[in-house]
Amino acid sequence: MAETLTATALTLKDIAREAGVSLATVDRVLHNRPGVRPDTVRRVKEAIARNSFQPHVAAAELARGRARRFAFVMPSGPNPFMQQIEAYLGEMAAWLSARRLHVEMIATDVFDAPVLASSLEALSGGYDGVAVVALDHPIVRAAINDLVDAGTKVVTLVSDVPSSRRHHYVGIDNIAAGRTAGALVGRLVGQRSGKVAIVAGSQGLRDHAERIFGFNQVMTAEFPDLDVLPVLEGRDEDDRSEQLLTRLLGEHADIVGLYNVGAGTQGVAKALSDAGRHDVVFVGHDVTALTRRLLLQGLMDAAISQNPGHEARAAVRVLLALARGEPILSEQEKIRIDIVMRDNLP
Amino acid sequence: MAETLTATALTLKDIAREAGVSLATVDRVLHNRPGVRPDTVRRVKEAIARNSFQPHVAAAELARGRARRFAFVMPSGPNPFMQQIEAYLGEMAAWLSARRLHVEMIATDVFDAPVLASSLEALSGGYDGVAVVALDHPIVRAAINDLVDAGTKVVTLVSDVPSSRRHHYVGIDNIAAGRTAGALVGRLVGQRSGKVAIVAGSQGLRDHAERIFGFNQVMTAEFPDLDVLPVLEGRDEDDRSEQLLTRLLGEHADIVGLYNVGAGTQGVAKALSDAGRHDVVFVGHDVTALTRRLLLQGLMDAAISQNPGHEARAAVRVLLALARGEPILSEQEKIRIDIVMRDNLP
DNA sequence: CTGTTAGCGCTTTCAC
DNA sequence: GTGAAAGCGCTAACAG
Repeated sequence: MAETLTATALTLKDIAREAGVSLATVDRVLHNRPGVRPDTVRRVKEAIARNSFQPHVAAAELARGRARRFAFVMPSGPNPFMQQIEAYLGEMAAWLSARRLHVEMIATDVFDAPVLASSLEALSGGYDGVAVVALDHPIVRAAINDLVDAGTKVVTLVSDVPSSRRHHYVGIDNIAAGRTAGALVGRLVGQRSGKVAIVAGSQGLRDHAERIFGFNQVMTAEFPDLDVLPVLEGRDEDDRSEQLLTRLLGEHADIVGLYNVGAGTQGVAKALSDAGRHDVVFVGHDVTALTRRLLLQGLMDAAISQNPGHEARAAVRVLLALARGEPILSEQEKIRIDIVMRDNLP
Repeated sequence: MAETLTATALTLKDIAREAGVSLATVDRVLHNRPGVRPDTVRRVKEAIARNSFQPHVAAAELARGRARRFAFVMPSGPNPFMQQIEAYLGEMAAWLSARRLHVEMIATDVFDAPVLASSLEALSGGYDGVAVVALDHPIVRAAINDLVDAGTKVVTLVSDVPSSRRHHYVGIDNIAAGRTAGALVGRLVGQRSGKVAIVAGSQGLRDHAERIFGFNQVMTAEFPDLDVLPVLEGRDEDDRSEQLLTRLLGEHADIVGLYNVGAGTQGVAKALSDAGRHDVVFVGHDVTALTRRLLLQGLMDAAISQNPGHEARAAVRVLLALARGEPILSEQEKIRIDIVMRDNLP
């Protein structure tokens, strides 16, 4: 039993002949270019549909000649997660080069809306596509929309700006991520009852706020025996997170669970360790050199992860598909919420 | 700050000029074709390296003209996991077609070594690449090696034959998957002590045997309070799994955990449910319509999953890269062990 | 509004 | 051993 999943290969020329027009006209219709009589458009479209014709991407790519340029706008400053994304883009160098794709990294202060917005404005016209780790702010939204209007394909990366007209979001559903963290803390705490601490960067960041929301949802609904303490805002800094958590641990002897929403993991781990509270169920985000070590040590119990390699590659593939006018394999580009424990460390 | 990750685009002609040879010779060297003087080879290779030249895949693809044919050899009979793989291949139809790639599904009895081997032999010469869900058996190994010797690219899918000369394995590390299941059962059981049951298809299947091995490793080392019962062999059949498990549950009132290694999930769930043992921590494999429902109901606690969509696409991409002689993005093609709980259901 | 034509950068004969 | 030349199936510029 054998079943073929693809159609036989026709060419533009075949379609042209069948529709009784020239190559160029088929090309125009294929790309919704103006200057074709509606009736002709219809005839050509019918011929295309009738044969379920797919233009050969390789030929199209070759003929257009021009290389494509993409920009990745990423936070400046040391952030292991972002560094991983950059590293994975670097690993793709040969792949990109074989496709005549140029990717540039542009570092900016993504937490400062006006700065980010002007960085985006500066890109206008120069790129076929832009991936941006974006703060959700009106001025940023406007900058994104301007890019889109100028014909640039835009994807938001890791952090979304849903109110903008960006073409795609590459990242996880942060509410679901928070829910997952909540379920893990609750389940791993087991029969014990007590208090649960949350350390976040800032509740002003959309992704952090969403995670906390999801976490609380699950805690309230499913683990009524656990008492969630007010959120500590560590600004993703190690020292500050450590100090705040150390104080909290001192005040509450019955803390049994901890959710670290953002970065500052080093500080959180230190506070826990110095207080000798190895029994606390500790769930955080992202697999980095540090969290990997903490998981192996057993100090950290689980990391919720959004595979940075997948995000980097998905962003490139989506920008490429958008630029080519190809459909996006949405299932492929969807970023999953990975639960990483010691034994399934990637 | 902007940094370019790709080299500037040269062409074969540039290299030819620089090496003082013709286009054709550069092409020969590039593909290790015979009939070039060693010294010329060296000169050309140097020119290529010096410019870190990458041939344009689109041009190569176009020039070769011939479409590529891949075969997927999959188990016959109803297996939801395999059906999902097929479905995802179907979703890629447009993508495949735009690249002039032909994928055929070939159903066979992959559990019968001679049958599988002869199915593979029959493919020889007709395909550029073959993906096969393979039983690890000497006769199958020989068939795979024959294909490889005939110039066909071969990847094993889901279940590996490491002793063969297959070019790549697309699937998870099953020992690690078993370890992950063990850690989950152990951690979710919590403070309780008691017995743990294992239901497998057959210990003769390599993947099942490896998962059980990993599971026991973790149980022994980390959860000494849990007592693992002998493996029930349900042959991946619902009825048989149900009967065996029902009897076991009757015999042991103190079963607190259950690991379902393969299929037969329907039967396992029914046994558990009919016995009213909703408290048993139940961990199984793969996200299907059924396991999804069981997770949402709370009867099942976690599913270890190997994203079938990712496996299908990875197999195609790897075969394509092998056929083109491109390097494989190993990080991208690596299949992760996903832990799926209710809140991070994909 | 529509058609003709010259490439894009490779691969592949076929000569030499 | 090596080179010259004819395409592969599209795109884009130009001509009508």
